[in-house]
Amino acid sequence: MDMGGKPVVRRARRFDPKRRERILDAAIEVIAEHGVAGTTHRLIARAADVPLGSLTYHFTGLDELRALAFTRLAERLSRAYAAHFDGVRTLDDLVEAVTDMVHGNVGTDAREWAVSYELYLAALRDPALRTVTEEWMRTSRTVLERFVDPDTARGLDALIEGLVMHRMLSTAPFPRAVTRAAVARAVQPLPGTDAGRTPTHEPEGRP
Amino acid sequence: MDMGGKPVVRRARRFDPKRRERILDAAIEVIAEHGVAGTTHRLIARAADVPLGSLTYHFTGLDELRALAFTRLAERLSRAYAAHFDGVRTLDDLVEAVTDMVHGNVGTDAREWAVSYELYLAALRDPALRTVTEEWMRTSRTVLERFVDPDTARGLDALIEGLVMHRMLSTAPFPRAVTRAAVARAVQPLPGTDAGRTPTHEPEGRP
DNA sequence: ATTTCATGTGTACCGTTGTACGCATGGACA
DNA sequence: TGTCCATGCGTACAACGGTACACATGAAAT
Repeated sequence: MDMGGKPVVRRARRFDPKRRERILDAAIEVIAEHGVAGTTHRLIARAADVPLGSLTYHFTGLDELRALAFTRLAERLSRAYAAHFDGVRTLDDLVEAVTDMVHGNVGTDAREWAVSYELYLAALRDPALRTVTEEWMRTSRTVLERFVDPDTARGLDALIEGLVMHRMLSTAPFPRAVTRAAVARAVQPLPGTDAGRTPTHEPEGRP
Repeated sequence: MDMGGKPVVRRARRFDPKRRERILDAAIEVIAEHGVAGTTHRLIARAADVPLGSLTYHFTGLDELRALAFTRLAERLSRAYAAHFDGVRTLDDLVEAVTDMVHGNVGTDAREWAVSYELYLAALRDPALRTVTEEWMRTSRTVLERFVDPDTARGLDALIEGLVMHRMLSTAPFPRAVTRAAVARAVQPLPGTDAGRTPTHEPEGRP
């Protein structure tokens, strides 16, 4: 007969390699949804479909978990960023590619951009994250330097950042033409100086 | 004789108009220091030198308090922003003024910029804050439109945002010359189109 | 087949936080 | 001067979150 005691439905143990990675992905997801502020062990655990204790087993604490999640995100973004500029040959291609990126016609979701801002802000306070942002910014600039000189790349990189952010925040429509014009100017040689000199558009390779 | 009972040192009541405003300023301070995530009633109370209960008396909850603090900040930033461009007459002045702003040679502290990014991020999730960001971005663009056409202003505004952010995050030195060159290009007319046409530099006034 | 231990699972504990609430007091106004 | 209520003050409480930990189990090594 049923004794009325709780069944204690202990979930069957699972053979689950990849769990670590899945947790990190879930963490990124949760951060995207709730922000760093609203990110908790329990939320991540539910998103990753693992018990709470699993998190403290695989990671020393929430700090480490966050840092690793951000690192993973940065690597993913770096790859997507580089890939996005693969077909670019001319300066016009570049302008178009950047415009596409800003307007989201690209693999990288608006969601993921939001998380990267979470990363920036977190890095402002947590020195451990500075490495990650530093590396990610270096990567993006390096990609751009395949097409323009380093100084121009810096400016262009900053412009992209600002454009994406404004587009995410602004409810008013953001015409493509405006973006394209801004980008075009950023890569335009500056008359009267040689700061805008472009090294022609050879991807790389030495003579 | 001393009965050993706790003295119960109830602080004297204070006559304290302005308390509301002081709390809001304290909140901004705390957000700057600890981020939105680390901002609590108790931290704000300590910073404002008021008892905990005072916060729930003056504000319905932490949400309202945050929103009002951000609003106050945005107004302050708007004034500082406008004031910074007061003396600008020529396009060269503008380039110089923007460069100064990016490099922090201006009233607005790096601290305050950081808080404004907290605001951006918070606004991404909290629709109530969208009004604030919307207004603040409109203001900054309006200021720039005193010197350049609206489309150029949009691009320049985004560029400023990105430059400030990169400078805050980057540990590597960020040469003024690079910033100035980027800004100069952003306000430069784009050859071959009339997108860069400037309405000369008359502040305002109709014929 | 046996052992082992890395990995998996559930839960308890303790500090922190948001918020409610009871009581105090002295400017403001009659 | 007397009253009153807006404002000030301290504390309680319930919820939540990070982390520790005791126990389970099965893949791999022997």
